[in-house]
Amino acid sequence: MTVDLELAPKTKRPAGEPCCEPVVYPDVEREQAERMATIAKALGDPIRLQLVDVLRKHAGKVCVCELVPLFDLSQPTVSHHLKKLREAGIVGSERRGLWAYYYVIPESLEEFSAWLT
Amino acid sequence: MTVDLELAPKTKRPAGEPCCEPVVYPDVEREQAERMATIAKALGDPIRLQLVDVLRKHAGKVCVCELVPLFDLSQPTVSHHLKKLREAGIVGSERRGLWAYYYVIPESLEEFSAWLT
DNA sequence: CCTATGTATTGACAGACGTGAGTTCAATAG
DNA sequence: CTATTGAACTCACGTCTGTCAATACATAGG
Repeated sequence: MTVDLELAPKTKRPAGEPCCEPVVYPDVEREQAERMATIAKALGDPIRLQLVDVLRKHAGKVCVCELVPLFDLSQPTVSHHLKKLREAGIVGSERRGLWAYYYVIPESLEEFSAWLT
Repeated sequence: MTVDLELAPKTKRPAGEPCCEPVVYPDVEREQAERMATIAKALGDPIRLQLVDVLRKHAGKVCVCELVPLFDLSQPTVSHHLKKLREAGIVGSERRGLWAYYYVIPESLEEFSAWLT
């Protein structure tokens, strides 16, 4: 048995009182947090949030050519935002002839929505 | 009455059929979309989402010194994330002596949560 | 006063983001 | 085949983001 090291800091808590209740944190959260943050990040742009809003209001599928004029943006930029939403799993797309139709995948928002409530 | 201009594009819709129902979009959405996108953007990082999660689970206020060890990040980085959450209006802070305590402002999430549901 | 401790800020950096101009790709009409 | 049209991709740009090291700030104890 050795003596206690004298070099150890004398007082980490000035008055000996803890600053607050200890917070323990189950590691299980990590993966879920990353999934939900992906959703939140995709919704973290006003244009994309409005795109999702329009798509949700029209339960059916909406053509890109109808989406572009709603925003004061170039068609490539709107396409870019739609791609982001697709990569986040929030929307899906379908091609019919020349036109591409987008729609919201409702289940993609469920987990995040439930956590937020 | 004049004759129709010959220079006008002959067919905008190849088969004369519209690509989809017209989508009209009330301008009222803009401001709300920006507010909600601000919230979503702040939640669009796994660390910040976990911070909010921890703060919400502990209904009371939590000291920064308890938050830092939960994440494999430097103290300044955690402080930076907390600042982002504060700027988005999601959390508030209070100083007691040396320590700073953070807490979630529940109302801040209401509008976004309601829209998402 | 001086020292120690908890928190916030600054500076720097690589990487990601939002945007438009220009281009390419895919599919239809002729 | 060619021409046209809707959508996606590429490149470039300035801006913003997440991170840490170092520093500054604020409060408490001696």
